[in-house]
Order: sequence, then structure tokens, then C-alpha cells
Amino acid sequence: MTDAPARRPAASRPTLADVARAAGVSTALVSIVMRDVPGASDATRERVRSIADEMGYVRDERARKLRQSSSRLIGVTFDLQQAFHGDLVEHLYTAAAAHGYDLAISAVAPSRSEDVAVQALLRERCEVAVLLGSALSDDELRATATRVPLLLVARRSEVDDVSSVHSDDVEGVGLAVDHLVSLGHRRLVHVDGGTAPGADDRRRGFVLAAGRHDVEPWVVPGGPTEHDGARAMAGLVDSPAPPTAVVAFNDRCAAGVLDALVRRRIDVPTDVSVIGYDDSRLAVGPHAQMSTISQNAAEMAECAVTGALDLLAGGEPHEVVLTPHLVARSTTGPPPQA
Amino acid sequence: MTDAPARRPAASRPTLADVARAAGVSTALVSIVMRDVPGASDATRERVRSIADEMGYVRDERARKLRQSSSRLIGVTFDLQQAFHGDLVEHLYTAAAAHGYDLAISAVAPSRSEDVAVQALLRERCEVAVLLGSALSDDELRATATRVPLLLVARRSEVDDVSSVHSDDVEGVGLAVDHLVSLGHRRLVHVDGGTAPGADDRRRGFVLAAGRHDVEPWVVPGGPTEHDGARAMAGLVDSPAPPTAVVAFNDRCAAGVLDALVRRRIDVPTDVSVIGYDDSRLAVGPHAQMSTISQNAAEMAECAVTGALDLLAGGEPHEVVLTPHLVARSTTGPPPQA
DNA sequence: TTCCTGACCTAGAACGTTCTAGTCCAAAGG
DNA sequence: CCTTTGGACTAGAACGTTCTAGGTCAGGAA
Repeated sequence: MTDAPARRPAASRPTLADVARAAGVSTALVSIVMRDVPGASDATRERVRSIADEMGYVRDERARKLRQSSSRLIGVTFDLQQAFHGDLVEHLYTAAAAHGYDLAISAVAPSRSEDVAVQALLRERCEVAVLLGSALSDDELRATATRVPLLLVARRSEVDDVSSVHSDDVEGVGLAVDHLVSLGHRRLVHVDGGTAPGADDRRRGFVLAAGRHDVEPWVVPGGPTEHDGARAMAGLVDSPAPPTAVVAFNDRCAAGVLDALVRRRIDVPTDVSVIGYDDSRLAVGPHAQMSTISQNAAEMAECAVTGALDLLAGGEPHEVVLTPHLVARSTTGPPPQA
Repeated sequence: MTDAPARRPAASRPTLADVARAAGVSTALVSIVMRDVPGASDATRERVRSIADEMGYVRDERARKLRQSSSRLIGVTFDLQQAFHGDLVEHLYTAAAAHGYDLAISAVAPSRSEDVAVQALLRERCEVAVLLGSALSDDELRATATRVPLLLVARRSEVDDVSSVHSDDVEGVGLAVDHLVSLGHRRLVHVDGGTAPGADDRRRGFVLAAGRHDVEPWVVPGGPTEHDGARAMAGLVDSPAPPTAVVAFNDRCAAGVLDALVRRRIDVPTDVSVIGYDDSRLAVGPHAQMSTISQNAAEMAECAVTGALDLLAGGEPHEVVLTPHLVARSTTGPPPQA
């Protein structure tokens, strides 16, 4: 049986010892060369490296992290369905790498609970866990925080032991309201996020800003998905005095709102203005150029990593609040008869 | 210094040896208990387990996988920006778990190349790699396949050593064309995928199906994103004889097409029908109920896992072609004057 | 008594790295 | 001549598991 076709050496990948044997040196020396640390002459360095390349040596990250006192691993949970989480994860990769850390990512989805995702990270022995938009209760957070340092992104922490990085939702929604009012709108409605993380702050921000401008604080129940936005808007268009502007809980919700309007041939922004929240890819996507409140993903990711490392270094847990900003694109404009 | 607040035992998580010491037994016995394998009495089993729980013991997956001959780990690369990949990953988790395997996921994004993602998986020593919608060249695939068994999902493999699971794109687009023609359309256009994986097959499927129905095989250049779809549609609406139906490369592209139409106050499906491809969450999302060609994510994921394990068991690489099916929702209907 | 059997448990060697504590040897300093 | 220095290299012990090859002990058979 002439087996071993070029494929599938999976079971028998070369190890440090294999390379060492081939080069006639100790494994320790090969390790030194592969890690690029001082302790080997240039000549051997080059020789060993070429032999390793030729054999197709790839270091075993598992063994390495097991041996090292610190795993230099940041665990991240994210929601597969949230476009904004995708943006965050991408930037977390680069931010972590900049500090010499690896990322272990663990997905949350309808069929995979946040709890399961966190457990997987714990088993990977990450030094710190970063939870994107966590929906865990305070008690669950507290319990988890006893097992691993915890940092929340895009969610406020009510728990002492947990750090967090999020933008100021009250202020963000305020910016949206300011923008709409400055365009001349007086009949604004907020399609809220229901029980989603952050929904309370955004609702509060809306009510506060409305008060500032002396307009009625009109809030209707919504939710974090397109469906929620569409449903809420469907209920609004038939009201006796429909709103001239909608502040949606987030971009997905806003997308739903836009769709409901479009399907009723109500023009945006001529008849109704709509503004989202997140500046996720949805905002610059299908509904072409949605106005929204931007949470800078790159900045958040950078703050998350430095915050996480600070926690590791023994720093006290703390809260980083970023300033969101308005991105006025093409779904907002003056009200009909202004 | 009274240190050690309840948080951050990260550096000093209890090990098997700690639990063993506390219980007054050997580490081997604790291992037996934690793995739930025969070799311990019910009494000790319960005692050890309760002690472990109390100490907050969590096994170190790294050490375990290092020791085990097979890592029982499936590596997966996916694109953070593709909603359909999210669906696939979710189902891969459950499919892998059903076979006693773990998943190591590694993201691809604009700032993180597929190559980097695959390297990370190799370092994790996964036994097999599953690449979702890979954009690697045949040469790159061949090279990677010499280091780890490879299975492509949602992409055809032209390379001998690589397995693949994908739906029949030619047939799928054919279904879309059949559907539209049966509704009465005769002026169909295909907004293609440019150089994206699978674009060739879908284009070919469109031309073939058009031929079957004796309608003109009209194809315009598009791409895989909303932007591409919107741009292509913008060019079409002003043509002397605009299409009555659009077959888009995928759902994102279709979303762009829809948006371009909506912005010009062209009603869907009254004036123009639009059909996507993928049945990703976009299809049931903002543009409420897009007609599309469904690639069953759960089925694909299941086939991917069994295909990957087959490869591991020494099976020959092979191609699994799934049958897509039509999901007629509300963006397709009869043409204007039919 | 003596031997077997099987249930329960343990010692110690892996796995592939990194790290600590060296050894060895040539060149420089006395 | 002997010592010191420091650069190049190595032996061997970790890291936290799992696995192999036992060991011990009670109870039943002879």
C-alpha cells in the first residue's frame, strides 16, 4: 500500500525535536531561533531556520501557551448576527496584535448561548475576557468575574469588578435629537430597544433631549432587529399625527423602519427623516447612506484592549465612556412643510 | 498588603493537582471523574466532583488537547462581513459538537487576510480546516492542503486534494430564472458577481437558463456587495428598455439593487421583480421578505463536518453538491403589463 | 489456607514547548 | 601560566492534562 499522498500530514507535523534532530542541535536552540531571541550565532540561526522551513515546521501554539506563564491570550465573545460586532472583532485582532496578544474568539448565536461561549474561553485559559454587547445579568457577570477578569464592550457595567468600554448613549441619542430639531423637526418619535442592552440609556437620552428642546418625548416600543423596527413603524404611519422624524434604537432597527416606509411609498427624507445608531456596515449598505450615530469601532477596540491589559496588570476596574458623533447622511432632512 | 480581591484568579486557576490534593486522591482519579469515564466509585465520583465545583475547577483545554493523540479540533475560517458565513458558523458549532469535535474559528476581514487566518489555525493544530467561501488561488489551496486536510464550503474546488461542499449554482440560478419566466417575465437581467467565488457558475447558469426559455441572456457587471448591486441597477434604470426582473449575484447585491429601485420610487415587485441568492439573514431582514435562492446553512454545515471527518478517517477528497431551492417571497411578481 | 477476580485507585511517562541553570571553549587580562 | 569573561550551546525540569501499566484489597472458589 503506497500511502502518504502529499496531503494529510496532519497527524505527524514536525516538532521542534524533529527540526533539532535534522539540524544536529538541541531543541532548546531551535526554540531560541524560532522565537528570535538572543542566544544563537547568525550562522546556525540561518541554517536552523532554513531546515525548519523546508520541513514545514509550524509551532504548536497550544504547547507554547501551556508552558508560558502567561498565555498572552484575550478571549472575545461576539454575536454572529450583529454587524457591528464584526467590525469590533476585526479591530480587536489588530489592537491585540499590537500589544503582542492573540485573540480567541467565541461566537454567540441563537443556538449558542453566551454562557457556553464564555465557558469555551475559560477552557482556553485566556487571561482576560472581552464580552461584546453582553446580555448577561449582573449576577452572572459577577460570577464570571470571579473566574476571569472581565471587560464589557458596548454595554455599561453595573458590577464593581467589571471594566467596560462604551459610548455615551445618552449623549449619542441627544446628538440625534439635536440634529433633527435643528433641521426643523418637532414631531419626533423614538423606536426604542425594548430590553436590549443599552436601550434604557438611549430611551433616557431621547427623553432628556426632547425636554431640552421642549418637544414631546414620544417613545414607542421597538427592539434590536429589523423586524422590530418595521413593526413599530407600521403602527406609526397610520397614527393621526405621524412623526416627521424617527430616532431608531440602532441601525438594524432603523433599517426596518426604512423598509416599512419604503413599502408604503413614503419618501425618506422628504416625508420622514430616519436616524440609526452604531454606524455599522448596515448604515453604509443597502439603504444607501443612512444617517446614524457613530461608535468608532477602531477606537472602541483599542480602548478595550488597553483596558483589558490594564486589568491584567492589576489596575482597578474602570469605565471608559467614548464620545459618539453624528454622521449625517441621506436619510435625514428638513420636515415636509418647513 | 491585603491583596486578592475576589476577582482575577486568572493567573492561579485550580488544576487537577489542586483538586486531587484537596480530595486526597491522585490526579489520575480526578481526571477520570472529570471525563466521566469508568474507573471510579460513585461515592468518590460525587465527592471529587463537588470539591472541584467548589474550587471552581475548569479543565485546561490546551493541556488536554496537547496530550491527546488527536486534538478533535476543526478549524474554520469565515468572513466577518458575510451574513451567510455567520449562519454557517452557527450550524458548524452544533454539527461539530454532535461528532464530539470542537471548533476553532478564525476570522477573515479586510485587515486580516485569509492566509493569516489559516496560519493561526495551523498553529492551533486543528486536524482539518474548513474554509468558508475561500478566495485562495488554486496554487495556494494546493500548498495549504499539504499541511492540513482541507474542505471548502460554498466554493467549488478545482484542486484534487481538497474536498468541497457547495450548492449547484448553475441549477440555483436556473431556478430563479424559471420562477421569473413562469411569472411572465421576458426581459431579465443578471447582475453578476464579478470575480467573486461562484460568480462564473451563476453567470453560466443564467445564460443557460435564458437559453432554455429563449430569452435574451442579458448580463451586467456587478459584485458581491450592496454597493455593487446599487451601482449596477443605477446604470440599468435609465436604459431604453429596462429589465422587468433582476437576478442578483447574492442577497447583498440584491439589497443594493432594491435600494437603487426604491430610491427612484420604482416599486418592487409591481414594476420590477428582484431575486437574490443565499437566503442569508439579509433576505428576511430589512427589505422584508426578499425572494431568493436558499442554500440551507444547516445542511451545508452538517455536510461540511461529515466531509471533514471523512477526510480525517482517510477517505478520498470529494465534492458534495447540494440542491438549492427557490424561496419565493415578496420581491417577485408578475411583470407590469402581464 | 491460597488463589483468583474484578473494582477501585495510583505512579509515572508522555504531549511540544519554554525556561532555568548550567557546560564548554576560545579569547582576553593578569 | 592561570583566571576571567562572555558567547554559543545544551540538559532537564517544568506547564496541566491523558494514558499505560500497573498496585491493592475485599470477597468468593477451591
